[in-house]
Amino acid sequence: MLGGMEDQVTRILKQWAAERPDLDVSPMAVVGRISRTARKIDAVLAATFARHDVDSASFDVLATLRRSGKPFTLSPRELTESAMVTSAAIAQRLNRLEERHLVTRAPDAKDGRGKQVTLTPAGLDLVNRALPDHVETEHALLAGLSKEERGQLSELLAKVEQAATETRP
Amino acid sequence: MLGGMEDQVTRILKQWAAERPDLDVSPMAVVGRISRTARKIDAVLAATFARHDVDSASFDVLATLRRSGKPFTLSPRELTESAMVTSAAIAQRLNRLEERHLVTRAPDAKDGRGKQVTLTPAGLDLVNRALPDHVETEHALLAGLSKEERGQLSELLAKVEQAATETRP
DNA sequence: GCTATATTGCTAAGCACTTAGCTATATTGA
DNA sequence: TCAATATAGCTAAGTGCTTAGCAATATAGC
Repeated sequence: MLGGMEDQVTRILKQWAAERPDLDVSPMAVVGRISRTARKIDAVLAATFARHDVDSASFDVLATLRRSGKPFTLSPRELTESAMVTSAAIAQRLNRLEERHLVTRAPDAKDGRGKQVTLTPAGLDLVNRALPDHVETEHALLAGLSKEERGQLSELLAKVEQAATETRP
Repeated sequence: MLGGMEDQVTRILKQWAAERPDLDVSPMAVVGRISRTARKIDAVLAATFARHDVDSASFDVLATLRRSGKPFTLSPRELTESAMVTSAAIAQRLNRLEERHLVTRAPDAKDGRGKQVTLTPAGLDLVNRALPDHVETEHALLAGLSKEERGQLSELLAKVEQAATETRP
């Protein structure tokens, strides 16, 4: 434990050590920090998106369509699988995006149940303009980490993510 | 990049490389994985809490009171500062907890504006019973990481968290 | 071929958060 | 001293998610 920082996570651990010395609460240091870091990152990214008049959820949909390549079309099902939310949430996001004329919904000729969601020129323009700003924000967040450290961080998180996926009830 | 895994994050990076080769989107690998890991962890922890008839938000309040030590009393203000939510959210959490008789709200004798939130015996009992299960779940999430790796992960995340905190608009 | 089941996309209702703004009390400073 | 400002706690309204459940279409099994 280098750099004896007395931050929030450290303080919580000390409290538990005093109150429940029978429990090994050391995992809280890592798990708690993942959660806290993610929330702070969300706030920073949201500020960037706000400068481009979108929220994170809307940008997520627009970016998913954008990176799928021409003709920038995906089904609500595919968008649901990409985002980590329910199909109902995607339907509501699409309602908002359609209302703002950033995407269109058309019937799928090959599947009578399906729809085809496509970026409008305005939607494409928005995501193209916001993307460099967004990427720059993410660069700033990681500016303090070397290339090697970023790789380490990714791999360590991947292990935890896999454990979380397998622990599913 | 060891272990050429073809997971969600990797696929997204490949798509961007094809669509926007002018942008260095490599930070997405790390930032995206922090977010995804945090959400999956939340789901796993929520399942544990559900077995004890609480949600994560309620447990967070109960645990904060518990680890503050006897007499298990804090002000709404202190609870707000500990949780990463607004004071309005804490007020509503306390409404729910008070309704379930897991905490009490009393006036603060030393500050006419303040309140004193205290664990009831039922609240203390609940958190004492849920805590070992919760800690065990967190251990399981980190089972794949050595002690050294956990330390590394914490430190790397702390750097990102600090960058996020300083990037506040 | 036709019935049973699965899939797709959606709306409705409920929930926990947010922002905005209120009241009551405490603190500051002219 | 006492007016101006700050702080504590709260409610109300709005937002974006969830679960539940719908109709329409596709697929599987007999």
